[in-house]
Amino acid sequence: MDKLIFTNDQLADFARWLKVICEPNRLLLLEKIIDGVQCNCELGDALEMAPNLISHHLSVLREAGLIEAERDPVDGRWVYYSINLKAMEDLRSLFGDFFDTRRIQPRRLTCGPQVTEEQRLSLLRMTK
Amino acid sequence: MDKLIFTNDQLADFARWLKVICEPNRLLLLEKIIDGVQCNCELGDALEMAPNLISHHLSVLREAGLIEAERDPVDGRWVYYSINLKAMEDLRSLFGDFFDTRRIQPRRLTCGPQVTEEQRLSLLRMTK
DNA sequence: GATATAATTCAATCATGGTTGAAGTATATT
DNA sequence: AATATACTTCAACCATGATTGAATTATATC
Repeated sequence: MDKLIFTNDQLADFARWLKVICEPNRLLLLEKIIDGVQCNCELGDALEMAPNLISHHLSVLREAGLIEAERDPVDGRWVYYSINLKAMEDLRSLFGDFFDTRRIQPRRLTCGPQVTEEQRLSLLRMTK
Repeated sequence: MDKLIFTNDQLADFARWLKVICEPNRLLLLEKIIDGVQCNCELGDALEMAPNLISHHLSVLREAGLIEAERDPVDGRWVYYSINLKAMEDLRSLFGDFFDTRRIQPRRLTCGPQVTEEQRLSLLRMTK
């Protein structure tokens, strides 16, 4: 575990990643690309989505760095999309760090009823 | 690794989780709760957010099952929020499974230029 | 150059949900 | 019951981004 506390900038960055992948159609696209289906029309057939909508979402994923595009060397009309391994690993790692249960701290006593902890334990005993 | 392929239902579920946490203010709230800050006014002070906005976002997190609420036993006006450990672990695990690079498959040859693989390798050699 | 195919981009429309301000509820003290 | 404190809910407004339909671009063949 590398990160104990995340800065606001890191959280904003994390949120940007999450915004990209939380869209249901984009998650479906990612799943298909991970599973080996890769060009716009294959993806469109598999997911019953229009080509322009596919392009739009793929563009968002590409700009986020999660996927890469490559034209077919024989016929450049075909564009194949693949996962960016490094980005996928980074994101998985970031997520794992953020949701690492070892990070959980006990409640901070900066607020709450105006009694001391000792008094409070006494009161608790009395109520039981 | 438990999951090789995710169903559409599982992906829709995953997207719902991600929608909840991708909102920047909710991520900030999660970070504070993980770090031990727990009541509405503490969170509000820490993040400079109005009480009603805090309540709204906490409600979304609670309905998703990621956090739990508990009233102070001495003075019930205070409500403390804590992370739901199980949910956090489930989500971390789900994310780890989905973005596991071992799931990546080679491209499926259901589309692309109308040449055989052998012809295509020949063409590649010729272009080099 | 004309035509075709695969994919992308543009911009208007629409859906979703965050934010805001007001009102309401829960809990406490006197 | 009146008043106070902590928190929640409501609903209108607003921001964001997905979707749609049209247009454009990239690549190919003849």
